Amino acid sequence: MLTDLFLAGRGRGVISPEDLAALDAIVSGPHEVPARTTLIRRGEPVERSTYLLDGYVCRYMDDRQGHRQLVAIQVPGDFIDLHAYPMKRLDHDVATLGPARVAYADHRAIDKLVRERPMLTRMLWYSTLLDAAMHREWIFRLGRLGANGRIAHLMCELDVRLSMVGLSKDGRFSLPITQMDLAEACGVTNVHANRTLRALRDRDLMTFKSGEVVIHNLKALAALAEFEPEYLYADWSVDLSQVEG
Amino acid sequence: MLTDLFLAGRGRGVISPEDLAALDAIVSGPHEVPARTTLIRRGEPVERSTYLLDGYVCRYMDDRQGHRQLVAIQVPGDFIDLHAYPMKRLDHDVATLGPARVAYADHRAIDKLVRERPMLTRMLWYSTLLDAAMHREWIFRLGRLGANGRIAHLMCELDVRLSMVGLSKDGRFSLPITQMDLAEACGVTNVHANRTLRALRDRDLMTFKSGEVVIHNLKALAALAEFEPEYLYADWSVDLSQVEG
DNA sequence: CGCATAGTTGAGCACAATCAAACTTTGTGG
DNA sequence: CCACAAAGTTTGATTGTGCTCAACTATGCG
Repeated sequence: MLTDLFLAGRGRGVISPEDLAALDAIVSGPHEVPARTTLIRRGEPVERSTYLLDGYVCRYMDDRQGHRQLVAIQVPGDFIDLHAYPMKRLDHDVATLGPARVAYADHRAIDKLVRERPMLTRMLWYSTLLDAAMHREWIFRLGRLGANGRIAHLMCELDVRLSMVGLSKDGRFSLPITQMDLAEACGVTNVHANRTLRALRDRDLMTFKSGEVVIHNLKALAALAEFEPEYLYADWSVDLSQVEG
Repeated sequence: MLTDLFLAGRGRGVISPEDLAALDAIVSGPHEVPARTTLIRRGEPVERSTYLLDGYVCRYMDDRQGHRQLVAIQVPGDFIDLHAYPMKRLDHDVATLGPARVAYADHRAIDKLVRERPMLTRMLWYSTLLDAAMHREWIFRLGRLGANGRIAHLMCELDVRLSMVGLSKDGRFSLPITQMDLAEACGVTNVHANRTLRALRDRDLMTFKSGEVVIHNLKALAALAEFEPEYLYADWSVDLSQVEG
């Protein structure tokens, strides 16, 4: 099914097979989207929502000088802009980072699910609130951590999230973004992101090179990041012992 | 009604009178809560949600040294922790700033609304996504603005939100918090928040003194803050001309 | 090969943190 | 109403983190 990864590791298990089938029935895809492509521009009316099958998508806002601030990075299994369903328009832009594969769900079809399937509705609602929880952690990251901690924290988050959908193994995952993207997610300049990455590499914590992340010492990285994964609401069965140790 | 301010100026109009009555019927209050009181601690199971009638409530997370980072400030009319309904526990703490009056809605009662009232459900969902939209803007604030802009931006946001519930008039509103609270919301030290407030006062932009905010030059303040109020999803009828001019 | 994009390094500067101390306001009990 | 304590605000001096600007190197692609 297209939606096989939806809420994987995060409460998917409580959704009934009928509800899962109903959800899968309303998404159409896959559709290929090239790298660096804008999917949705802020303010435009939105009548469908986008489910990410493969690749990475970011949500961002521009400041007055045109500098981007990423506010979210979406990974496969995420309903990127399901919040557009109740809101009808978005307050930010959405774009692919690398090449991606997506599927679409019309809001009219979601209306039907909401009318007929309260439990599924609750889980769709829940999935949008997971994004909000990550937003809050990003606020913490920017408000309380220095550059080292910010980058370390983002990498810890991505490691856990990608693990839940089977895309990170032993602290290794693909992340086809530039240092500039990383800087824009962490509220630092690309120059400083570069120096920070070198510092993390020199301390044998992690490496980020040509779109590949290797975490060498997750425990130390998580300590530096003050990373506590509860906000990701992983199922108890998901192994976080490496981080929490 | 207790819930008279719910979504005031932000789509309340599309909720039917029956739905409004049904919502009002499940909240019980008012309950008085003293200043500086913890309402919910992170991780604890939550079985009811809290609606703010009067006063200010903050949501926050602590770093390893015990320093707080505020991730949200709630104003009257906000359903503070409605996101706990789908999530069942919170990833952050919730506490009053000044003294507050609240009402409670049991999650079992919300279950019933969700089963019977799809349109109201959608609006409840929507209200939690307004919080997410504000979170995103806070990320932008911390990631892209300096101390001046951060404080200016927060004040602009509060002015608009309080205007929607009738608590800000002509750029004047009560904000019974300390400079320390303000600093914790903006990711700066209290010392620097103090210096920044003086700078804003010296430039005749705004004054914050003994819990009272007076905005002297909203246009210039909003410009400094790069404040664009669309993310607050105000009804078209709400007057934002002072800001957008 | 030539160009464009991304990454790397250095020097100087600016903003904000830290530390420390004085001062002011607020609230309380005598 | 005053004395006192506690909390909050203000100021100064110093340090440090991260930004700016600029040059240079790698990498990949037509």
